[in-house]
Amino acid sequence: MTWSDYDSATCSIARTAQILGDRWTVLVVRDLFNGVRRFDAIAQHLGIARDVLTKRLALLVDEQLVEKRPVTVAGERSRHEYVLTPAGRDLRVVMIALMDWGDRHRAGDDGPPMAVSHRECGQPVHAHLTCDGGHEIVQTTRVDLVPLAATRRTA
Amino acid sequence: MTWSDYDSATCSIARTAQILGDRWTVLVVRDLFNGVRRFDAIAQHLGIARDVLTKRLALLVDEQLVEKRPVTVAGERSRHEYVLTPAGRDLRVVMIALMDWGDRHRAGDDGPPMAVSHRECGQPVHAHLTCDGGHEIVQTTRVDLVPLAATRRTA
DNA sequence: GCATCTGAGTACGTCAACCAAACTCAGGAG
DNA sequence: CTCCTGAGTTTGGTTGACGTACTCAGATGC
Repeated sequence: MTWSDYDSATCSIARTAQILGDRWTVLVVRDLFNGVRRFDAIAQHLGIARDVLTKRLALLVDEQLVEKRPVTVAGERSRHEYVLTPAGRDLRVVMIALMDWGDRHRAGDDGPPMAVSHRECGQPVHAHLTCDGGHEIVQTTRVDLVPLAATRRTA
Repeated sequence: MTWSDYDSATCSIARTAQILGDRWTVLVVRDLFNGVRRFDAIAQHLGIARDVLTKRLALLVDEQLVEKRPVTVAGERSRHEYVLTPAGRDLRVVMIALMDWGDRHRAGDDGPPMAVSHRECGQPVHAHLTCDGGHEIVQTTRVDLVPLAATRRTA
C-alpha cells in the first residue's frame, strides 16, 4: 500500500490547501495578522478587486478562521471589522514557515524585507521541525509517512 | 510607519504565495514529496486536468523547485520524472505546518489521516516556532514585525 | 431638511483560467 | 504492421478574476 493508494483529498495538507490555496486568501490572512481589519484598508493594501475580497472574507468567515464583528466608536457610525479567530491565529506557524522560505529563496539583493521577533527577548522567530522525541529535523533528516485512520481510496 | 505603509508585494509571504498560492501547486509538491514522480501518476492521483498539471509543473520547474529529468530504465523506453530540488525540499516545514493545522482544525471524526515520523526514533514530527534566544513561541506569545530592508511603498 | 461624504459592499462586462475529453506523437510489444 | 502507453497538446464550454461603476446607510455640513 503506497501513498498513491490513498485518496488525495483525505489529507490534512489537501484540506488546508482547500482553504488557503489561493494567493489572495493567504495575503488576506497575513494582513489580518498584521492588524489590518477594515474592508477598505485590506482592499487598498492588497490591490485586490473588491468583489473578490468580499468572497474571500466570506469564505474565511465561513471556515471560522475570521470573525466579522461590528464596531462602534463613539461619534462614529457603526462599522465592522474582521478579526482572526483562534483557529485563524493558529496559522501563524504556517505564515512564518512561508516567510522563512521566501527569505531563504526569494529574498532579493536587499535581503529579507522583514523579520518577526519575540517581543520578550527581541530575537528573530523561525519555524522549524522537531519530533516528539526532541530531535531537530533538518533537511537531510529522513522521515516516514504513517497512515493512521482508515483512509483507503474508495475508487 | 505602520504595516500598511509597506508594499504588500515586498514581503516574503507574498513572494512564496505567488508560487504556492494555488491549490494544485501545493498538492503537486506534496505528491512529489511522497515519491510520486511521473506525470500520469500525479494526474491520476490528484484528479487534476492534464493541461493544468502541465502548466503547474512548468511553473515549478521555472521557479527551480522541481527538476525534470529523463529516466531510462533498461528494457523500457526513456521517459522523464519530476523531482524536487533542494529549494523544493526546503518546503517541508511549510508542508508539515499545513498538515499540522489541518490535523488540529480539520481532522474528521477519524482523527488525523496520517502522521509524519522521524525515521530514527519513530516519534511524530511537528512544525513549531522558536526564537533564536531559544524560547518556544506558543499561540499566546507576542511577537513584533521588524522592517529590515528598504521596503517603503513607492506609491 | 437637503446635499455630501465615506465605508462597505453589489452589479456588470470582459478576459483569462479551469475542466473534461479528444487528439497527437514516439517508442516498444505482440 | 498494428496496438498500447506515457506524456503531453488542442479544443470548446463554463467558471472565476479583474476593474469600473453603481448602491445604500449613516454621519456631517449648510
